[in-house]
Amino acid sequence: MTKGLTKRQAEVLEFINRYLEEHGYPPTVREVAAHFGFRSPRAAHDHMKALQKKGYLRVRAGRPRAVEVVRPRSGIPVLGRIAAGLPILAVEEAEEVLGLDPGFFGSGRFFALRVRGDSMIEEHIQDGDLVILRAQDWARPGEIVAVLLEDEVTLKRYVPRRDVVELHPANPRLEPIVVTPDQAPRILGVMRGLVRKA
Amino acid sequence: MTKGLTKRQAEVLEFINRYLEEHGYPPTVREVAAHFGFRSPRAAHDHMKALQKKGYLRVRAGRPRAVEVVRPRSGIPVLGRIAAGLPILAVEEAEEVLGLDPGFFGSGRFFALRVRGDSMIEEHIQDGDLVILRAQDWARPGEIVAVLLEDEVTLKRYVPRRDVVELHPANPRLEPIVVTPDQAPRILGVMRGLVRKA
DNA sequence: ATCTTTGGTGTACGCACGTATAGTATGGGG
DNA sequence: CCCCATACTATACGTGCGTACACCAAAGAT
Repeated sequence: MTKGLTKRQAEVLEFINRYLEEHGYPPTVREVAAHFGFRSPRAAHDHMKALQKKGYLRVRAGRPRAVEVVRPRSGIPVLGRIAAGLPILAVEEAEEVLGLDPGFFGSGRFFALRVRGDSMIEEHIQDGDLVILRAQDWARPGEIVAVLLEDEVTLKRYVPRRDVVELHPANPRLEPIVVTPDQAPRILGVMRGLVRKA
Repeated sequence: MTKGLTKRQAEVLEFINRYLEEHGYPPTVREVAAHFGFRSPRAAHDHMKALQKKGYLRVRAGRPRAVEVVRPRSGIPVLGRIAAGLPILAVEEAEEVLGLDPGFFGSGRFFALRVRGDSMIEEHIQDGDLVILRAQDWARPGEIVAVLLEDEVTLKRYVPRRDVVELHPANPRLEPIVVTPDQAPRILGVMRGLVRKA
């Protein structure tokens, strides 16, 4: 919940972000108040002041509609460290954010994963590439998925068989991983795109 | 020059865009006036009205700082049709714009090129990929460049030899193109990244 | 020769907007 | 227990801001 914010504050921040994306400019204090049904602009103003004090907004005093959202306008979070067995998928908490218009790869929540090694080289995914994935816990046969294997996130092709689930690397020198459905690793998302730098 | 706009109007539009990127919210009429040294807000207001009439801005009447830039906030133009021997590299004129934060791939002007065929498959660039290029008319040896060959844009590795320039595909089934420096095709840009969808 | 477009100056109106003052209610921590 | 943070209502002040009115000047186009 964007850490350190109250529920209301998070809601206000989210509204400002949505408004910004929709209109191209931020809302006024009174527009925020109107959206939440506040009968006094003071209520909205207080929340925005709190958000500023906590570092989420920068407001130019006295100037109408002069609200800058400091943290992410939007973007795709790059999968960072894995805390308590689960990786961080929220944009707000991500260490690195890919400045790419979400929605470009379709609808849904997305995250990115930096590829290490050449286990997917036959799919033309090379070391250092950022793979874009839609966050979901299921996959269709043949799709490339990010799965959680022993506290590590890896990219594999998802191949369900009659009794087992196979996870295929795209590299002739590597063997598929075979698991029974009950011990199947958790699917974090399916591949929807790729970004390569340099 | 963003087509159909006077020089001043283009300057105003560009300023608004820059201001927006810098602050996260649009400038007021008076801020525009101040930037250009206008002694009356009227001058700036007129230009913004003209820009609105021509479809480049959407302004909410009476509301301070409520200016929406209709055309590209920013982005990377996807190389479209080739007019009069030269492709369109301007964001403003591009048919398709990649909603990707420029600056992600470094500094400079960028454009994108949709790859057809698998002539660069050994570089793990496959059919349908969008290659991101920095616009420049020179290249270092070994860099992947977009060149203009007979009214068509193609991607090749740039290999200058003693007396000739070689353009290598990354596919063993295809032969390099060899040209003398004087008849060398025009370089449009060098590869800096790649975006793959689905 | 006149009209339109472009690019300005100067002044002024009126209201939308940020913000201040004052007050109510709730809930958690020392 | 009191105190502070949270979350509001109600009213009001001052002004930044969009915009209108009036006017000037140069450059094309008709």
